[in-house]
Amino acid sequence: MAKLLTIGQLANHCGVTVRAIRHYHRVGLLPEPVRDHSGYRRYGAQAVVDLVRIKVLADAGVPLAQISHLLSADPDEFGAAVAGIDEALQQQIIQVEHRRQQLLGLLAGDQLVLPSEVAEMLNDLREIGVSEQGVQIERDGWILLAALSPEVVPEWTMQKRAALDDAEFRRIYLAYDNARDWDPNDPRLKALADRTVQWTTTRSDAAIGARSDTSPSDPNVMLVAQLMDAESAYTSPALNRLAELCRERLGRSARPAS
Amino acid sequence: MAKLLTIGQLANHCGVTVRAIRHYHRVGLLPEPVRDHSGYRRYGAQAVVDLVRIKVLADAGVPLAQISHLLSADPDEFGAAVAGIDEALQQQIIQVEHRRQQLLGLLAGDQLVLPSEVAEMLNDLREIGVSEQGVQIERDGWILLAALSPEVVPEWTMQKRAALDDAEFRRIYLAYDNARDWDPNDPRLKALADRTVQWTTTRSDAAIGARSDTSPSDPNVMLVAQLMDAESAYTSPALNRLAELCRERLGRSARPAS
DNA sequence: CTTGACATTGACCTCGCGTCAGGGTTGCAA
DNA sequence: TTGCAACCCTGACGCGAGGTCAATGTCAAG
Repeated sequence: MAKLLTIGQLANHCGVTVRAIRHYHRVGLLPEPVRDHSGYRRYGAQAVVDLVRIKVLADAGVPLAQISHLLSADPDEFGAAVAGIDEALQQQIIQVEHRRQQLLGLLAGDQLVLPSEVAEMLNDLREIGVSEQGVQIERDGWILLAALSPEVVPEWTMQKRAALDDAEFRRIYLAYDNARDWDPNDPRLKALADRTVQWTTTRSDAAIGARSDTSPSDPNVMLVAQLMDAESAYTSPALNRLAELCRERLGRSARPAS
Repeated sequence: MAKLLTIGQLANHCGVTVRAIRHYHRVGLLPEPVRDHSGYRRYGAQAVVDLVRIKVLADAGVPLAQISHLLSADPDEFGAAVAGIDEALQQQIIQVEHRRQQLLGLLAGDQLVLPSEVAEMLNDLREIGVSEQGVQIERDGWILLAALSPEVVPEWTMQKRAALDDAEFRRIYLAYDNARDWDPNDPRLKALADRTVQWTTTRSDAAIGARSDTSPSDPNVMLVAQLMDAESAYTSPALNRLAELCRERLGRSARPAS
């Protein structure tokens, strides 16, 4: 007897589901086979061959519509297509490796969400003794900056790290960090504003004297300092007041916050 | 100014689409941010952090429903989950490599659709001089056999290859291959039936004398011969007639085809 | 003051099947 | 003989993760 396969036997043998085979029939990917006297589909050897090809291609990620096109292609065309698919699989492997890296990066703090040089700078801040809240505020500022103007980040980071090499700047920075929780009328704010302005002007002169190649480097010293309180100014009345005091002392050489 | 991001800026910076972000809002994966005066969504730094985490996990294949669960998990739980996801990715790589093998197998004939020993046997047939049509018919028979009773394939293949070591069997087999196109009344069919029956009986005796450990080995010699024309009998009147003649000569020791 | 890029909501489309409903068929054991 | 479990049939709806289209509102710049 010409023993033919039922849909279940075919599915089982080829490692697909019955439902998948019927789906392939509906979309015209696999031809409908003969039916037996009670309407059951009966499959011959060619169906096994076809289905194996379909399954391998589908597992490789080829869309069904494209598979039906491939099955009716001549061997040369088919070989070329297979080569292309194989290349796509190789690239997929590379992608997955990359995703593994990213995934493991999730376990390691802010690296993923910030350029590495900024992450390093934040670590410098922590080592200097900046409060965790202060570091967080800096981080948020840099995240937004990186989203809005990624091109300025490397330059600004360099400037900031250069400033942090200066002991006086570090002291001022830590003072700002502490000042966040002060009363806006605290008398120490005036002294801190004086110190800030003094450091800024001497630093600005030094920068101009040192090199004139990077033309906007001297206002950047200011901007770097401002970045520090750009965000926190909205959550800290004391730092808000402090910024105002600095602006008074600098006249309109620093433009007002809009 | 507390510069916040529009949905497009956020999407761009994080490498996702605007539509995806809105989708995450709908399914509660990412909290809806504040709106500006004209109803636009405005995102802060935390949204960037959240979205990056979502994207990395989603790219790693984690379902969104599970991601929302993960984002509110404690670090230990999160670390364990990440380890699990990473393992899944590693297995995915192995799978893809396997699929590459299968894919390349498509270019190399029947290996994928048949156990290797059967494929080798088919190559033996080609070398002996069997017509391409004859090989195809054999192949189709073995495909169906492998689908219906895979467990008998290794044994039957061994039997067949053993028979093919016999010069007389090879001659008979080639004669069958030629006879496929004969007229069913061709007088040569009788002679061929005689030869078949004679070979079968002597071979059967020899097999019984040689070893009695594999109990059903002597009827199998018959079955192996029958397999050869099991399929072709339906497409070749001459082979059909030939099978009938063999049955006459063997009496009812071979059961009738139902 | 218009133009083009961007934002809003909402409804339907895609792919590759899974799942359920509501039946008919087959084969084997009690 | 009669279960009854295990198949098979068609047809319709569901899902995940967004994409696409429509109709409308808003922003920035020449």
